[in-house]
Amino acid sequence: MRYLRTFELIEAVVRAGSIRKAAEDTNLTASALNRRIQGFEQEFGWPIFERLPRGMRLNPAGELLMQHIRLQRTDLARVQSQVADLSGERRGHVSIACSQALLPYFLPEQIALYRADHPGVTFSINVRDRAQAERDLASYSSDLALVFEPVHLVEFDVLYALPQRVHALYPSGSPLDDVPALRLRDCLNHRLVLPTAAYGVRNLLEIAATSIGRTLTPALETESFDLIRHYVTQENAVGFQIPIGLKPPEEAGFGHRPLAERDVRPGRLLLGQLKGRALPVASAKFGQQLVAALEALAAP
Amino acid sequence: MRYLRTFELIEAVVRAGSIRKAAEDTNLTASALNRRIQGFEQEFGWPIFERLPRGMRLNPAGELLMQHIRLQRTDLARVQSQVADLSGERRGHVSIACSQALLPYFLPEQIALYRADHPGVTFSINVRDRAQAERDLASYSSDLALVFEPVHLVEFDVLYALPQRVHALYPSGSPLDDVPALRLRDCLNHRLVLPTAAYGVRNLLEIAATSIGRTLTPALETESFDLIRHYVTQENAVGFQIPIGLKPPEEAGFGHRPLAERDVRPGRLLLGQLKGRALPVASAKFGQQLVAALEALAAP
DNA sequence: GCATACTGGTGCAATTTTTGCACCGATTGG
DNA sequence: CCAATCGGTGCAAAAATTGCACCAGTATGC
Repeated sequence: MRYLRTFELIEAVVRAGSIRKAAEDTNLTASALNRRIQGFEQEFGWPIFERLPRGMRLNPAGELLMQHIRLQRTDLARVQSQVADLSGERRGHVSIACSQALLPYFLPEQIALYRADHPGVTFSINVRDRAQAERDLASYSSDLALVFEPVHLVEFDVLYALPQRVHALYPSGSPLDDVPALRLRDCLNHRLVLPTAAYGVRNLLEIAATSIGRTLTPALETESFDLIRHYVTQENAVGFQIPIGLKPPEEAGFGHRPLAERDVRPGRLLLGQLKGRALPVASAKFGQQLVAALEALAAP
Repeated sequence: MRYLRTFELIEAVVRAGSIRKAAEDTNLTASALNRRIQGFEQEFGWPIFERLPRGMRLNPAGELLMQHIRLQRTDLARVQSQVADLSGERRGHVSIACSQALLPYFLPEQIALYRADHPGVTFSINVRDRAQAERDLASYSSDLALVFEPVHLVEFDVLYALPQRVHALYPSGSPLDDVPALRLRDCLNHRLVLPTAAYGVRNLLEIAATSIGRTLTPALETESFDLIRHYVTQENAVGFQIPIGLKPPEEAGFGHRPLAERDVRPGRLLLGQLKGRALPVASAKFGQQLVAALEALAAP
């Protein structure tokens, strides 16, 4: 969009940190770019950059303007998506911020299902922990967030909440399979493979451990759920994950079962969007599909 | 703002209904304007106007775009207002949609009070009935609405609600002043001066009359609250209004007192804004002042 | 049936805006 | 002290926008 060119250039300067670098990125001369910035500031009424000896940085007014620019761009995308929709075209782009647990099975299945009907719709998946996911929504970097146990919940509009019990993962044939109900204390005697503190599963486990007067001392702490899954069979350890990221034990190649609810309270897997935001058609429809899929999981 | 020029031109065409008329309004040639519209449509990807033998009219895509244009413009105004605020300047413009009852005393006082502190802030007051006021908010024509008994309340964010009993107005010395509690039936024997059905007072009276098996047969029906006020003394009639638009009886030049609550339920005077909208600084601050003033009225 | 007054659209030249080039002054780091 | 940055500016070339003259189509009035 031609009339958005000035905004693009401003963003380029913000990214590059100096007019000269931004000029290279945008295939312009520094002088031309300089004058566009100056021209805009004059129209706008206030400077939006601080001129430092090293380059340019947004001043507070510029920060406010950047919010406007981002809103403006996403709202235009929404309009174009709605227009495409009313002329029968089903194009668009859906960006999702999600927890790792959704990556192996749930999201690939859902995306494939959606794209079977709407091949013109493209997706981007941003793996984020629960705090980052919300920031992603707020900065319009993602349309939807599907996260386990988010932290703030301000500015977050919950579309669906699916309870998820924390599952323990262990090698096939482990004695943990035999006890009638899996208690947290049964697990704590084993070597532990835990996600880092940024993750909801770890948070729920910490709360549970504290309430029975124990502390968690992991043998391996990692941000990779994949690593957790694979490591438990290597060292006869116990890992923890939520079931939406797991196949049934008979297919998974390792055993897993939920921890007793009286020990570890179930967490909530939340599908949400930025409060008050009108989503592009494709994102809104995909969100509806996800709600239906999560409902089916809740009451099978 | 130069980069908004295309949007201004589109709006001009929408208003004028044809390129040639819009060209005159915008001091451009029809050909230049024509090509800008065509150029935008090409960039946008779809036509936004229907070409009729009589001129141009927005198509559905154009309607969607107009929403975006309006949002974009008001959001820019918000940013500029916030920027002005952080550089210490207290400029801005506040537009209010309100019922007639606020015109004689309440709003003039409040505006004068605000402008005493912030002379750089200007106001526009749009007198609207309760349905129109909400449409005004939705189309970003007004920042705030102060209305009696609004109808829909979707998209309406209530900032404050002040209960208002319906008052009966009558000439000084009327026997209505003497009864211990003013009942609706006492009034119905007099000649009635009523606002039209668009107004909340009329609505409350209709409900009350129906519930005691009576109907309202006004001698004079008008949209002008001013006329109601002045007419009651002319023909010894009874009118109805809410107290926020009235001076105390001793100053008003006519008598008035509230109707019994068991006959006519009190209505609500609502101060509100469009749900989810971030108001310009001046509007937000004036809104806060109004809330404080209404609170003072509620608990004197 | 035909002139008239509208409408949007287009080729081409004039005009305005934007851009690139060659610089300047200032600051920083080796 | 010099080289490498940075933002900013005068001036001419390049590009976009605009105005003028005109076309084709369609209602309207006589």
